Amino acid sequence: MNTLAEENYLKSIYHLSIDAENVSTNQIAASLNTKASSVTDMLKKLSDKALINYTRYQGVSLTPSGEKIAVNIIRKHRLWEYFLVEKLKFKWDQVHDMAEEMEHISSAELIDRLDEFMDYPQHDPHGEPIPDCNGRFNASELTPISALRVNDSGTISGVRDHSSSFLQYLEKQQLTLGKKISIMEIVEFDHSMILQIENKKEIHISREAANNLLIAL
Amino acid sequence: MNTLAEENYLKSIYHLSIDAENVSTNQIAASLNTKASSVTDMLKKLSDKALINYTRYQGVSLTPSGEKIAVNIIRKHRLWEYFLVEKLKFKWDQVHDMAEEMEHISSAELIDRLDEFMDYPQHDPHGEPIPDCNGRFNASELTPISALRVNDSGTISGVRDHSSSFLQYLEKQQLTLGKKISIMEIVEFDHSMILQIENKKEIHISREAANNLLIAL
DNA sequence: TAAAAAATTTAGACTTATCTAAATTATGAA
DNA sequence: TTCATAATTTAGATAAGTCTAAATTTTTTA
Repeated sequence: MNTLAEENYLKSIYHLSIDAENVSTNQIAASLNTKASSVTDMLKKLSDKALINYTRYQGVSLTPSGEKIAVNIIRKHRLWEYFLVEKLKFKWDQVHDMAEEMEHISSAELIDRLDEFMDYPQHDPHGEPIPDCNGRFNASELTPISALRVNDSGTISGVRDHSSSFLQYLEKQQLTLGKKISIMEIVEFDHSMILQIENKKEIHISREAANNLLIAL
Repeated sequence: MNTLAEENYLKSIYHLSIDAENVSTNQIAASLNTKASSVTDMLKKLSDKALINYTRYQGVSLTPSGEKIAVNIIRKHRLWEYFLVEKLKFKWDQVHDMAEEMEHISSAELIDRLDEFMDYPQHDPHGEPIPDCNGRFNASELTPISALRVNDSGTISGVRDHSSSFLQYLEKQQLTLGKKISIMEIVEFDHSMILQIENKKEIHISREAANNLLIAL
C-alpha cells in the first residue's frame, strides 16, 4: 500500500494532468501547499516505485499503475461525497474536506458495497463523473459557460471550483445542478455574462464565475 | 487535533483501564504491537499534553480530557461498525479493521449525522454500547458465560474477543447475539461447558470461549 | 532483606516527510 | 546567442514515531 502523502501526490498529479501532458514541480507544490523541494523528494520516491514518469527538470506524468491508484482515490472521494450529500444531508459546499479524509480508507470491498448501497451513482454532488470499480468513467463532456455565445443555452451540470465560497455563491443565485440557463448578453468590456435561469430570473455573473460553471449543451 | 498514533495510544489505554486502575507500559506495548521503549516516548508526549497521568515506572491513567478523546474514538468506531453491518451488509467478523481506519475521520458533525441516519443505535454489532454525542453510555452490565452455574440461563448480548476467528466460530455454532442459552453442565476437569441454545441444540464450549461470550441475565 | 528477574526508561539511530538556503538547469528576451 | 530570471534540484536540518541495546528501577523470591 501507499502512504497518505503518496496518495495525495498521485491525486494532485492526476488532476493537473488534465490541462497538460507533463506536470511541473511548481504546479504540484502549489496544489499541495508545499515547497518545490519537498515535491522533488517525493517525485524521486514515486518514480522509484514506477508510479510516475520523471526526468529531472522535465516534469512528470503518471504511469498506468500510478493512474490506476489516482483514479481509485478519486472514485472513493466522489462516492463519499455522494454519500454525505444524499444520505447524511450535507450541503454540496460542506463535503469536500470530509471526503478528503475518507478517500484514504483502504478497503476496496467497502467502497464497492457503498457504491451498491447508493445504487451506483454516476456523478458526485458537483457533477463530476464517478469511476466504476474498474476505474472506468466517461471523461465529462462539459463546457464552461464562458465558452458560450449569446442565445446559447444548456443545463448546469458541473462546477470546476469546489470551494465553499463559490458553491455558496451559486446556491444563493440558484445556479445549482440541473437548472436550465440561457445566455442573454455578454459584456464585451470584462466578458461578464447575463444569464436567464429557467426562463425566469436574470442574473449577472463575472467571467471568473462563468469559467467555473459547466454546462451540458 | 491529535495524531493518529496519539489517538491509538489513548484508545488502547482506555480499553486496558477497564481491568486495572493503572495501565503498564508493557500492556500498552503488547496491545499496540510495538516496543516498550516506543511506548515510553509516547507516554511522555501524552503527559505533556495533559491527556494522561504518568509517573516514571508507575504506569498511566487517562485524565478527563484524555478519556473524552478516547471515548469519542470508540463512539466513532462503533457507529461505523454498525453502519458497515446494518447498511452495507458486512458480517460481524469483517468490520473491525475497516472501523479501525474510519474511527480517525475527524468531523464531529459527520459522526453525529451518521448516528442520526442510523436512528441512534445503542449497541454495535458485537454488543458493545455506543456512547452518545456527549460521550455518555451505560457501561455494559454483561456477565461472561464462564461465571454462570448449572441451570442458569440468559441471552447472548456481547462478545469480548472481536477476532474474526472467534466470531466465525460463534456464527457456525449459532451462538449469535440475541440467542437464549442455558447451562446444562460444567465439566469440572477443564471448566468447559455444555449449553443448550434456544431450548434445542446442545453444544460444548471451552472455558476460553465461555470467558469471551457475554450474557444479559 | 538482598540478589535475581522483570519491567521500564534512556541513549542513540533510522525512516518519512517536510523545510530553508544554496546550487544548478532551463527559458526567454535583448 | 548570450545572459538574466525563473524553475528545479541538492544539501543539510528538523519533527514524529519507531527501533535496538544498554542502563536503571521495581518486584519477586529465596
